[in-house]
Amino acid sequence: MKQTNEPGGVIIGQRNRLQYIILGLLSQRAQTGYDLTRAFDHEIGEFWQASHSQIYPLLQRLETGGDITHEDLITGEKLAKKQYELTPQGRTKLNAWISEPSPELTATKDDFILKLYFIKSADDPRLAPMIAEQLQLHRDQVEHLQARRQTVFPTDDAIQAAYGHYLILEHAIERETHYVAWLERQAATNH
Amino acid sequence: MKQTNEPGGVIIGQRNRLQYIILGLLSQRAQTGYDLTRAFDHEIGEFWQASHSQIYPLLQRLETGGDITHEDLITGEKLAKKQYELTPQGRTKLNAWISEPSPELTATKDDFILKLYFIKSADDPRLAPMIAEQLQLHRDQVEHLQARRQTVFPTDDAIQAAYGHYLILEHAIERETHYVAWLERQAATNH
DNA sequence: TTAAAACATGTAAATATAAACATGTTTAAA
DNA sequence: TTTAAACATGTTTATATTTACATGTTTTAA
Repeated sequence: MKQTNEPGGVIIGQRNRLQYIILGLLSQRAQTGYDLTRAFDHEIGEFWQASHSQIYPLLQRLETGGDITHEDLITGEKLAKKQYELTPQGRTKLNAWISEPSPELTATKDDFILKLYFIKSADDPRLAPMIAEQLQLHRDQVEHLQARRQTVFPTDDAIQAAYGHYLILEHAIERETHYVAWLERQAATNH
Repeated sequence: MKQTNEPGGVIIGQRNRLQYIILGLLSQRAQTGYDLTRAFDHEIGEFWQASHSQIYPLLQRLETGGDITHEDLITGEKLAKKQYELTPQGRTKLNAWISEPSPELTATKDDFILKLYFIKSADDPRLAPMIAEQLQLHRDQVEHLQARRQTVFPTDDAIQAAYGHYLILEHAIERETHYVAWLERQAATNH
């Protein structure tokens, strides 16, 4: 497995992290493929995205591999659902993954950053509008994340019940706030 | 093209950004596939990664599409090189991409963050070692980035000649520095 | 002088991800 | 009551990315 491990080395390739996200989501409660798909629009969508066309086949693979099992449920007259849950093996696999080191930095793949790389001069007329656009984008993101903190973690109990989630939300708010501050400084520099 | 554009929506899919990186690198000077491959180990490797098996076919596609052309060079007796350069069409395409809005936030896909999501309790014994590991990783990264700033941008002239690159290096240093500060605070909280 | 490292360019296979195709049921609101 | 939105589960196709396979030359250091 080729990896860049020198400082500054960054890894991009995925070694099927989605399977662990699914195991992790199922560890919280039994869910259908549809439920999992929606989770990527809410919660986890802040950090990862996947569509149902990736999720349904993966659920089949995980079940074949013995990490999850399903129970057939019927809603109304005949709407079939498959509710998946972790097997002990799946739970062990999830915990092994969490406990395993995460020694790789992630490449950011930010379009704006990439474009900026090819802006050679501080006088480039494209620079100011690019910064202004990102400023809007990241200010909106800060607001969005703060609103989420309010709704998802209104009480101290809510924080204690999903502490890791709380931490990454806090982290994301700080990261975005600093991003905005940096953009503001650049906007000021480029008058 | 499906995109999540609500605030907090994040995009993961790539619409062949690598082609623009190649165009951008070639806009600086004519280069071979090998040169471009190495560029991902140095410069641009901080932000994107690609291996030669992705680069060589893409160079062929870009040439077929009329964005680049190549000249055959011989080193020594018979070592054949293809030195690629932008066509006016390729340059136009690059500039169009840079000028185009970048309205999407990028998902971070950080393993540590992902694992943190599944840590439910502040008392989870895995939390402290996870934070300690990341602290090491990001402290090293800060050092690495600062060293790069020293070597790549020793003078004000160097900064003026590659201003965008300088900006993103500054940005990366700030981001990593704040990341370290955040991790330190979490480490302190979890005594 | 010889061997290793760096230079140089490809292809093939496997997997990951995204977008589109495909079908049907249930619920809630108009 | 009818229709749109949400629920529910798949497959297919295209593209992106990684890893491995494959081959040969030139330079540098031992």
